[in-house]
Order: sequence, then structure tokens, then C-alpha cells
Amino acid sequence: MTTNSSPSEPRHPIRVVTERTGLSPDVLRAWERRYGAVNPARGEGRHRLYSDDDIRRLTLLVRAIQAGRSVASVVALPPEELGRLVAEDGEQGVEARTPAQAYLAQGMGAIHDLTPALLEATLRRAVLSLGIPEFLGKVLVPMIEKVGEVWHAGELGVAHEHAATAAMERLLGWLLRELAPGGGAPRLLMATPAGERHGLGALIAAVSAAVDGWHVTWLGADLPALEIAAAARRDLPDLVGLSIAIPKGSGALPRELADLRKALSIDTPLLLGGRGASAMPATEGIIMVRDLPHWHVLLRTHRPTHRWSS
Amino acid sequence: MTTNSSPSEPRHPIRVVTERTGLSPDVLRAWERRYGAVNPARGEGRHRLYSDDDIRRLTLLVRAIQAGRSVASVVALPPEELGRLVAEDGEQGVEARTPAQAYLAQGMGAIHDLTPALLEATLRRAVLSLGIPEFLGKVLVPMIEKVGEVWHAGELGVAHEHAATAAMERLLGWLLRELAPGGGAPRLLMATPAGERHGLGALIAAVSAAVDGWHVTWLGADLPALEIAAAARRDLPDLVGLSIAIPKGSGALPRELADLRKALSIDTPLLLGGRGASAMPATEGIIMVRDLPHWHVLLRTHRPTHRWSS
DNA sequence: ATAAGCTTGACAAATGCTGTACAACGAACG
DNA sequence: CGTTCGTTGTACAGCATTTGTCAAGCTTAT
Repeated sequence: MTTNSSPSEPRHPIRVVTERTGLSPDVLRAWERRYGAVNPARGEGRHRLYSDDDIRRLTLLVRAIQAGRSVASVVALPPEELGRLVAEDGEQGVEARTPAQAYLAQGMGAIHDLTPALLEATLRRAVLSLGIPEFLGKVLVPMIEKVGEVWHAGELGVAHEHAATAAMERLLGWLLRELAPGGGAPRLLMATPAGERHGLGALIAAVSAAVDGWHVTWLGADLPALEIAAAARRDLPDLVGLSIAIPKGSGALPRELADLRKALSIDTPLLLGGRGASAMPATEGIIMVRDLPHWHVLLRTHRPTHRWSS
Repeated sequence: MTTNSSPSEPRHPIRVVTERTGLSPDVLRAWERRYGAVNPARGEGRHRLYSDDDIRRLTLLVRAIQAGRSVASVVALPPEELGRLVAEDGEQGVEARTPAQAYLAQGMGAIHDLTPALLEATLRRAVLSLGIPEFLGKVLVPMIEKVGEVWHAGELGVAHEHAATAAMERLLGWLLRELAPGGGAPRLLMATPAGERHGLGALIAAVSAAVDGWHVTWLGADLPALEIAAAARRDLPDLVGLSIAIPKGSGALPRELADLRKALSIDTPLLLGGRGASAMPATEGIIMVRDLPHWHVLLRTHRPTHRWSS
């Protein structure tokens, strides 16, 4: 369909390249002059014009450098080899120690020492330094997984695990309160169905939604369908979200969900996510959430039309 | 409904186009004269009449330029190719409005409405979403600059400015408290010297240090040298930091600084930063801080040798 | 008649380019 | 252990191009 949009066609001014690669104009010119990293064409008034290929190559270079390699060691590589290198580095964790990892290590130390107050303070510092999205992805979720591992290996007692979970839940509750938006925000009702006593996953989803501007009502964990439905009648949410950690395709859970679906207003979407959700049989009227990115997409999709109260 | 409402029908006067595209009449005429970006028909007297197609094309041009492209490089493109380019830029990271900018706009709105509580809540959400470093660099500092501009332009009253400043100071104080690390952390004493009543800059530096793991004691603004020295004798900091916003190379300030330097323990470094610091004469025993990155470097340099309490 | 629009010409701020220099950092080295 | 050197990002000055804005004088519209 295209006349002349070949990837080697020069058409991007330097400004666009800085936006897309994150490199400053100075660096772009320096790399060109010193290493000949790219060879952009020139326009009328001697302005640089980069091709799509140029941009791709620069992006790869940036990734390779972020993985800890030196500039000089990668600028000379031919494209294919560069791509291979970056792919490899992506698989391995070649990265140095990021702040997030430092917080993670510090938090694990606090868990081992059974000092929940210190753990909570550490998590709090981590949130404030990194921002919620990065905190959730690079500190909290890895920490939960790690605690699970270490606990199964017998290196931690039940007390440790419970104390850590409680501290995390306190922290997430705090975030939820701090994030409470003003009126006019879309409303989300979040809970965990009867039989599911682990609320961490649901809380993480709740906080993620709050960052996106939702007003979240957190009901708690292990709630019977009727309780949730009653709360929904009072709260009138635009969306109801549930999360289950333990896969329970059988048992009382499917029944609970069906009851809840029936008790809810028909036009209120009901979403189900969490690690155990994938094992659930598909059910009419219940939307499955695969993972956190998918959750954000669904939130955006089901957001009611704007009604700004000025 | 009508017979002749084709999108290429010329019917909009230049005023309408100005409002719909955000371009000034001068720019519209200049683009036409210099590049022939559009070719509006003329009415009875020689007034321009733009078609819907013209407006759509101009809107696309604006978007392309916002994405970093030069005017000259896009005005000549045929419509389809222009559309493709804009779509492509939108997909890539060249977003029109980042979350940080959204928070900034929201906060400025709260300032205009003189609702400090709303401003504080907005700032709080911004910190939690973005993390402190990005928040300071992309929301708070731009906001302070913007408030200064708008205030000088007379669009805001003193009340607005004071309310906004107070809200920002409350927020930074809150951050300082939340970030307070445990024992064993390096200690920083932060204040503003006598005659300098603006504490925002110092607070920003204080919070930045707290993120780096320092225990910060914030004394407040407008403090005589003797007070600061007395506090230092009690607090025993590893570092004393001052910040001045207003350049005052002459006056009482140099004297104050010299007094403080003499009253402090000789091995306690004394750092001076802020917008007004560059105008100060270099002084023996006082380290000048150029900007925030430099501040972080100096913090790392003067950090006492590690003594982790396990 | 006052405001808005037109044309032409000119100016100045922004942006990009080149070349040089400097500063921070880590590694090699005496 | 301090010094030196190579690497790499950033800053600055001088110049060219691009591009937004303004002024002056005139015409048209409400």
C-alpha cells in the first residue's frame, strides 16, 4: 500500500529521535562523530534526517548499554549481532543492582528479623521513591513470591509469613486511603469471595485501579456472595472486582460466583482475576482478568463516560 | 441534511480556524504564504474561507509538530502520508500528555480555584504514582516556576501564591516524616539562613536527601546562625545544608555564613545551595551546590563510612 | 466607525550544526 | 594508595536556518 515508506527512508528530524530513544541531541551527535554509530542523511539546510532503521539501531544500543555494556563495545556491531546480544541480555538479568532490588533485599532482611514495623517503613520508603507502578512490579510482587519460596523451603516460620503479609496489607490499605480521589470518579468495589482468605492480590489490583483514578471500596477478604451484593446495592459501583489466589475450579466457589452474578445489577460488570482465576471454568457474565496489564486495559474499557463536576 | 456540506466546501473564516487549531492568524497566513500548507478559497472581499479538509489537515500538522517534527518537513506531505506519520508518532513514546503533565495541570487548576486541600491531595497522588524523583522534577519544580510566572503576570493574587506555597510545604514535610529512616543513617541538618524566608528549595533538597537514605532534621526557614549552630551541637549531623533563593551577595548574609562556619565543628561540612547561591562570593569552608544532581553527588561524597546496624 | 482581515517586510527567538572543552567515573598503573 | 589515562556525557561559543511575531498601511465588514 505504500509508495515510499521504506524503513531505510530518511525522514525523522533529530527531535523525534530524542523523544523516541531518550538520548539527548548532544549524545546523538557525539555518538555519530566519535563512533559513527549511525549515519543519518541530511536535508536542505544540513539538518540530520534519520531513518526507521537508524532509530531501531539506536534503541537497541540504548538497551544494550542499560544492560551494563560499554558504548564502545557495541556501537561497531552489525545490526543482527546487536539484536542477538540485546535479546540475550534481556533473558539474563545482566542489570546492576537497581534501587528496587535494594529495597527488596532490605525488606527481606526485615522479614527474616521478624520486625514488621521496619518492613512497613521500608516498603513505605520504596513506594515514595519509586512510585506505585514500579513498586508493585519490582518490589512487592517479587517479595511476595520470594516469601512463598522461602517459606516452602522451611527457612521461615508461619509467624514470619503472617507478620510480613499483615505489614504488606497495612501498607496497601494506607495507599488506598491516600489515593482516594474527589467526587465524580468512577467507582470500583473490590473483594475476595468466600473461601479465599488471601487479600493481597485483590489489594494490589485495588491500588492499581486507584492510581488510574478510580474510587475504590475495599470490602475485605473471604466474603459471601450475598454480602458483596448487599454492599453493591449501597455503593452503586461501576465495576465489581474479585481476586482468587488458590485455584479452586471445584468446590463452593463456582456456585458463589454464580450467585453473586445473579444478585448484582445486570449492567454492572463483574471481573475475576488473580493467580487462581485461570483455572476457573469460563462463566457467563464474568470477565476474566489475565494479569495486571490486562486489568488496566479492562479498567479503561469499562470506565463510564466522563462526567466532570467542573 | 444540506445538499452541499462536502468536507471540501469552503465556509470557515479564519477566526474559527484559529480556535479549532490553536494557531494564531499570523501563523496561518505565514504557513500559507511560505509553504502553501493550505489553499483556502476567498470570499467576496478577499477574506479566506477554509474547508473542513483544510482544518483537518492543519490539525494533523499541529500534532506532527508537537511530536518534534519541523514545519518544513511535514507541510509538503500528502494527506494520507501525514495521517500515517501522526499515527505512528502517537504509537511510539511521543505521547502528547504524560501523567506528570496531567498532575501539573490539575494542580494548577486547584491553585487557580484557591483550594489548597485539593492541591495537596493532587500532589499526594502525584508523588505516590510517579515516585519522588520524577515528582520533584516534572511536577513540583515546574509548578513552582509556573506559579512564579503567573503571579508576576498578575493573574494570581498573593493569597493564591501563599496558599499554594503552604500546601507544597506541608506535602514536603509529610514526605520528610514518612521517609524517616531507622538508626545508623547519616544525618543531615537542613535550614535556611536568617533573611531567607523561602523554605521550598531547602525542603526539596531535604526530601531528595531523605530518598538517598539520610536522616534529615529540618529546622525551618529564616534562622540566625547561632540557632543553627546550637541545633548542630545537639543533633551532631554529618552535614549541614543551607539554601537561599534570593541572591544576596551583600548585606548580612555573608556575615551570617561566616559566623555559622566558625561556630560549627571544623570537620562538619557546610553546604550552600539554591537559586541565589551562585551569586554568593566563594567563601573558605563553604561548599557551593550547583543544582540537584550536584547535590546528590555531594551527598554521596560526604556520606560517612558505612555503619549498618546489621 | 470600530473591529477584523489582508499584504509585505522585517525582526528575533528557537533550534540545529560544528568544534572545542570540561567534568565525572572507572580502570590501569606506578 | 594516589596518579594517570581512556571513556563518555554535557556545556559553550559562533554561525546558519527555521519559524513565530510584529508593524505599517490598506481594505472589508458589522
